[in-house]
Amino acid sequence: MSIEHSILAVLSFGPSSGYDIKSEFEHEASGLFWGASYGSIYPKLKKLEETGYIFALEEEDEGRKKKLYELTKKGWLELEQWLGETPSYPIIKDELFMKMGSWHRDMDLKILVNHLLERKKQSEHLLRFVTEWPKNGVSYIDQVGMLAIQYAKMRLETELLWIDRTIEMIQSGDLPKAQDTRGNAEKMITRRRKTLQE
Amino acid sequence: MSIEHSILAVLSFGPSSGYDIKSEFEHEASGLFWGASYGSIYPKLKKLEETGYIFALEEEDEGRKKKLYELTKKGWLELEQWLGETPSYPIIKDELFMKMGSWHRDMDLKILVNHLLERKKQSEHLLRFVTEWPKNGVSYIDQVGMLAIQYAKMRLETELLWIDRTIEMIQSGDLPKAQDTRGNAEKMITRRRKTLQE
DNA sequence: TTTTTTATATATCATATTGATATATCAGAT
DNA sequence: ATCTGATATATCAATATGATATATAAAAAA
Repeated sequence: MSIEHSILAVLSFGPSSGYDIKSEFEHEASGLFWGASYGSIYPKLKKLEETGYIFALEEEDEGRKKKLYELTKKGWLELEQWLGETPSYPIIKDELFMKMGSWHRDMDLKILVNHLLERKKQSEHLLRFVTEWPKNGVSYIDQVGMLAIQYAKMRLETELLWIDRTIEMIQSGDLPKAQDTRGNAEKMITRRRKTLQE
Repeated sequence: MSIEHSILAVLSFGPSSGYDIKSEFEHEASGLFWGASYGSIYPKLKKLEETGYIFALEEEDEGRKKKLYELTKKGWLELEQWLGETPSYPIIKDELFMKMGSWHRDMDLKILVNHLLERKKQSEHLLRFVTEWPKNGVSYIDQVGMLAIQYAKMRLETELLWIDRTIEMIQSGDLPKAQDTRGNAEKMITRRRKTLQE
């Protein structure tokens, strides 16, 4: 029931439509921590309305017509209930590290450096965004939310530091030792060569 | 086609069964970056075999019977092809930060401190695991993989540092200023109080 | 001014994925 | 001898994604 709760969380800041919620999740800073697709947002909104956690505002027909939802008392209580539960440990899907984990000895390191430079560009952009937060039209974020932003900054700065160091290490040929408790390195290289020559 | 590739990546280190692959993904260190369920692993193995990326070894009937798969030449080429493609930017689902983002002014900060302490415990455990890597029966990880491990360490150290600082800030009442470009704080508090008193 | 493009807005659906559960076997403990 | 827990595969309902369809308002271009 986590997408539901993140929808309640967005609505706690003020009336929003399904589209608004999606934008909020795509908002690069929120995207650092969360996300959901239209295909889940709209059905969930209906479900949350049926259960009485939220209600739709009468649409004032000024400009574009959209359906704004707001939290009910029940919705607020549910949100606060959820906030009190111990958060589950984060789930991360990171292709860069997955790829690095299966980078074999004689594969081209220039390609890896390109991946790292690309990642650097993206993370720098995100860091700039997070740092210049108030300029980005975000109307309101409370003190505790700011603590989360501080973490996002630190994390990105650490990542950028690691990228620079790593590129240097690769280019100077100063790589860390492989962990090879059972002398598998040689076996693996020959196995791979053999397969590729078949 | 990303789960498929991460399966190929695991197989590149040696013959594995579906169960082995799942264990590898659950292996706390791999779990830092990736994961997949049995419900996707076994069907994908079948599919990969049909397509000719992997093949099943004749099961030697010593001890427990399991089906070990290995990469074909086509599988190796596909893996290397994938490794060369620019990795997509990481997707993170982090309930702690989602919750912090919707922590409202008058909610109990002691609960938040508990969340942070719980997170600290888990991240310390993971850091210990990553640091003591070679002791954990991992047979082989190559140089580039070690660079990824170094990043995992730095990230966790940064997180722990942030947690300590953050708890201190909360307990000393020294919280950062809210971002409130349109004076929404007051409006939000009264709106919430009103709803909860209905 | 008219046309085109882009952003807003909701909805749907095939496909992918999870999480849970079922089933069975083997190794080690009681 | 029996029980428990780890190994191993498989399946499936429920959930979620990603893509696409549709429509309108606003902005830009012609």
